[in-house]
Amino acid sequence: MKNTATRDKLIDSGAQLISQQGYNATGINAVLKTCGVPKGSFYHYFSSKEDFGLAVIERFASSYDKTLVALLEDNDTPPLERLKRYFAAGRDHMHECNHATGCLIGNLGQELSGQSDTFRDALNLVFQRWEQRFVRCLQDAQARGDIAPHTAPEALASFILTGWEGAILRAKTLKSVEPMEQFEKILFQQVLVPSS
Amino acid sequence: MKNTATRDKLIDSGAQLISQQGYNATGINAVLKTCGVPKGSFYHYFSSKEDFGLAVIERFASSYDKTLVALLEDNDTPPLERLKRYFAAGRDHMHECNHATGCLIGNLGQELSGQSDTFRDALNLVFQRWEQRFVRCLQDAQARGDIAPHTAPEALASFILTGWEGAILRAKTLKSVEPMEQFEKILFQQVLVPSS
DNA sequence: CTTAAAGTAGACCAGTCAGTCTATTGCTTT
DNA sequence: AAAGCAATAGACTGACTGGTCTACTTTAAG
Repeated sequence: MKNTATRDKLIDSGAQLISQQGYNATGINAVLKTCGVPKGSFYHYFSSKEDFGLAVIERFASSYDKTLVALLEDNDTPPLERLKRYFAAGRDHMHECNHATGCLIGNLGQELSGQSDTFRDALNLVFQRWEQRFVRCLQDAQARGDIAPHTAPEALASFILTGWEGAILRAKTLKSVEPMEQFEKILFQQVLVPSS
Repeated sequence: MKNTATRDKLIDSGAQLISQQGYNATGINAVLKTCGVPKGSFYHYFSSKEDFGLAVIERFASSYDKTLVALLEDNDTPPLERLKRYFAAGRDHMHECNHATGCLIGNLGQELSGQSDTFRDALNLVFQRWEQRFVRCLQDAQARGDIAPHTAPEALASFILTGWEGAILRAKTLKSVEPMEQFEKILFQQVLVPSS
């Protein structure tokens, strides 16, 4: 397994199609067609569709983690400002995909976590890593006194991730980023404040 | 179309299976098998699978709306207490379904709103009706001075629905209601408060 | 008693699904 | 040059998909 170009093409096409249509609605043949790879190659690199799906998740997560680090651990920017940039990036992405795609991990979490424990575990791990990035950013904010110290950063991180994923879902059905803006506004007005 | 018993059986089985597995993963034959109805009857009552799916949504929404009214418009109970009961009911349901089902409308919103505008519109309408129920409850709370008057109830309702749907999603992938509890806790500690 | 419609019943259709199989190509190592 | 493996290539399989079709039974109306 030296040549990874074909494997990469498969994963890229798969990520795109699965983002748009979901896992179950995306057939292997459709993936092959969009990237012009024969079926023999697919089953050379992946043992099954599930194996392929997990690879798509893994790739997306590790790629997304890089942008997350760049946004949330940029020490030249105040922590709350970093969070705002993260939210703005999410809104931009929502516009770019015409409010259709949203968050791949969130989509698959909704679709597959009741269907397969393997997928559920993989997706859960990604969520937990994201939460950890938030925790660190919130710790910085507490250290600077930008937000009150009385709520654990872990609790806040869970609250933020949870609310943001919900806002993405709502934005998809509404075809508007308004719920995302609404969430952010109240979050910074009432939750991420110096003191209560 | 006088005899609705068969139609009802189909919708009930469909709702159950779609809740568990999603729309795309639920075949018509599987629905027929679980309620022992032949295919001829199915296409007698529904013109297509999409038609059937919309009927399932409609039925679920109108049935769920009744429990929503009972919880959120119970004038013998303080408005914030009504909300707490609503959240508690959601957590109970999550336990009952072994953290696998969650919210049918949320599931379908995630799975189908990028796939079909018909479904998206139908689901969006349901969400908006729910939001309206929250708005009324929050108005009551503001009138009593239980929460600050400076934030529009519509904005708060959107925030709550959004966050709750996200918490359900997170609870599914985590197989624990902890994110739901976390969301509720911070919501009542920081957002739904008399004054800021 | 007749007749039409509502509803039941399931065999059947073309198309698609994930996955298998065999054959062939291209590269690398000896 | 020969052997051996990685990778390409796509025809093919059985199971299953949503949907159609015809035949039959029940119910209600005139």
